[in-house]
Amino acid sequence: MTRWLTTDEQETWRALLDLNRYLAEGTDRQLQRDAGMPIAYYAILVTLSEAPDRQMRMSALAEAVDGSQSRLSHAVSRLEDRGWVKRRRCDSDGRGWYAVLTDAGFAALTAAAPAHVGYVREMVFDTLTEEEQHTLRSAARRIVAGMRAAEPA
Amino acid sequence: MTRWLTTDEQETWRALLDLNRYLAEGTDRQLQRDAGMPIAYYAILVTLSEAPDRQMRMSALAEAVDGSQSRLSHAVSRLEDRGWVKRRRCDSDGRGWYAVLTDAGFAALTAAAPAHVGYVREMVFDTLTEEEQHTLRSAARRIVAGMRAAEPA
DNA sequence: GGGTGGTGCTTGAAAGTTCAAATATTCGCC
DNA sequence: GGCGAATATTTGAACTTTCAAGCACCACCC
Repeated sequence: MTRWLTTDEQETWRALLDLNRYLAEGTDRQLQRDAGMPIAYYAILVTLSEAPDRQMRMSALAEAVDGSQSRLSHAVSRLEDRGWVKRRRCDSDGRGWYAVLTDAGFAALTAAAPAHVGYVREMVFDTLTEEEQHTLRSAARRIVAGMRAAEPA
Repeated sequence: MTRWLTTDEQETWRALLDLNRYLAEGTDRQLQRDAGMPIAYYAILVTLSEAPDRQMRMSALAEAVDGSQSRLSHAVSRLEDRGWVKRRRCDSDGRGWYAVLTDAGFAALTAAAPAHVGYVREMVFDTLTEEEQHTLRSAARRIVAGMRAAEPA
């Protein structure tokens, strides 16, 4: 019944899991060390910094950044504690909230970015040919699209 | 100073982060739903099941499965609570311990595997050409090798 | 205009992870 | 043969994530 993986596929799967793990842990450790924030916070700051007026509805931010409302809500609470983000009520819909990047938050992002980008460049892009990079990208996108279609959460 | 990412590279990086996230969350959710265990536990059971006598030193298991001794120690404690793994002292080195897969643990693994493999096959391998798969694998391995070299923790 | 259901977001508790410090045992050395 | 350094593993506290309620507000409908 079950269509098991071939040895070949198993090795690819293992390589992908390893990539996953190293990427996640390496970038997280780097940011924690150099900027004192986990990568989840960094992603929030980046996303907000690119948004118009540096603000976004909580739900849109959750979608852009990780997909879980609850996780985002907790994270924004802690970013508020640090003074990097503020919440602001939405005028047109009383249920909604905006997360707004503060100047301090923007400054923290500006301080963190160079080391982070340097790390990513060194670890990922310096070791890939351009062709590999593009293959990787299209394969990754196709897999993600399939998973989104399967679980439209 | 900082060698920023090109737009092209930024898009690849975003795609990789998304892949990372969806793969981790999707597989975790699937296993949690179908087998009541997080993927970290599954990886431990798989690794033990492939080891001689279905047992391994804690440190070797940590290296094979995730890299953190402490995380493994906590995880094995919970697997012991479920009766899926047992600890056994190492005769030749009193500091060392073996993690041993129990029959119940093997049974849990056997029950969980088909749905998990089916999910992986459907989400990942059914959408990749053989060439993409191989490109992905070698790129992933090269990146991981570079990261291991940089941080030999 | 007051239920009824749905949407946007938060909260609290449980589970998992991380980091640093603690414990226990071996090894080398004098 | 006993002292100090190194190794294998665990522990506890702090933090993050997840899951399942919960609260607040909108919108529809009679």
